[in-house]
Amino acid sequence: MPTPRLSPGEFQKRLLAWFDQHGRHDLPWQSPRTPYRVWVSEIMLQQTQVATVIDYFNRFMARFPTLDALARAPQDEVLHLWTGLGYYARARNLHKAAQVALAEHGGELPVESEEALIALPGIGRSTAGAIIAQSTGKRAVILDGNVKRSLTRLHAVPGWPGRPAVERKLWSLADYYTPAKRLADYTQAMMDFGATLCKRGQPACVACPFSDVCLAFAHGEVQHYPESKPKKALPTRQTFMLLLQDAKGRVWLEQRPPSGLWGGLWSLPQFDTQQALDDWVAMHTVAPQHEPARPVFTHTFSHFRLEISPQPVVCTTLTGVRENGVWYDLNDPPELGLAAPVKRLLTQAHAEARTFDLENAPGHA
DNA sequence: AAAGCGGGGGG
DNA sequence: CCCCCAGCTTT
Repeated sequence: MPTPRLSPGEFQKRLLAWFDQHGRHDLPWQSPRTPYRVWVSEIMLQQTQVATVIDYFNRFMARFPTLDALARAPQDEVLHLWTGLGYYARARNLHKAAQVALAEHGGELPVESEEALIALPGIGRSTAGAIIAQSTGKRAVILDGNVKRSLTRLHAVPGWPGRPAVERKLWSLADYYTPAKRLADYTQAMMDFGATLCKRGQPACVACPFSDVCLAFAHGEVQHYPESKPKKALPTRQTFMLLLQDAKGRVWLEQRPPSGLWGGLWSLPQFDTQQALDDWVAMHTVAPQHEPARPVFTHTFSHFRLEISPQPVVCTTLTGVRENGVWYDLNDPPELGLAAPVKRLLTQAHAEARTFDLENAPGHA
């Protein structure tokens, strides 16, 4: 346990005073505050902000007013009501958990047992704590992203909260400050405090009831907490892109498979090696002429770097009909979705073609 | 364009 | 213990 900044009693007193004045007291799941309604709200609130959740929650409750109704509904309907919220595994887990509760817990959420709650799909330690505290008022601890942020600042806890050692420390702090009474209010207060005052971007430290004891604030380093996830070096992959142009200067594009990287977008034919590209050209084109390779350039994705080697080739036509492709006219471009680096290459090719035309135009010096 | 987000799952 | 993933929002 790091040095306490405040006694639990003093912390709770200040937090609840702030909550009474500035917290959220009229959220749809706060009345009536049943285990089922609190549960659904907590699942929706994972990775999603309150303002977004409210409408989804109300629609969901109108269609599935009880755990029983949810358990007996077809999964398609559950997913339909989740459309737009994202992270659809949450909806599948929620649905599955409702069926488990119906079969194994008499149609009720097992809110008397944190362990039983955590055993349900989609409910981890923090969500279980939130459900218990909010729906039963019994003592339970939460540690969501808001609470993590507030506590790392208050105690200037170093390290990325995703690391187990840091997370253990934060759980112990969260437990230390948690009261035995007014659990629903306290839990909501912790979440509201992080969401509306101790925000990630511009925390309102001037209005904060803990600014006199906050270590990060004292050091003028509020924005340094919590530390961010260490970013790892991105792996690099290579690809060879065939920039195939016909006699009219049109470029051959092929549509990507519907899912995965650049799913459904149009791209130049791609190959893992120069040899594979050459083989394809030899096999599928008529009178190909390789031009000097263009400079290699890099496109960065969230999880890897792609080194692209563009190989221009001019041919008279393709052999055989290729159904997943089009000849893309640079001067009259069809409205296709293009992968970003492909768009860049096509723009270059177009600019060069125009330069060529100008230089060779009649009357040009 | 990048970071953040709770839980699940695999190595 | 580590890493990755899902999808949308905020920065």
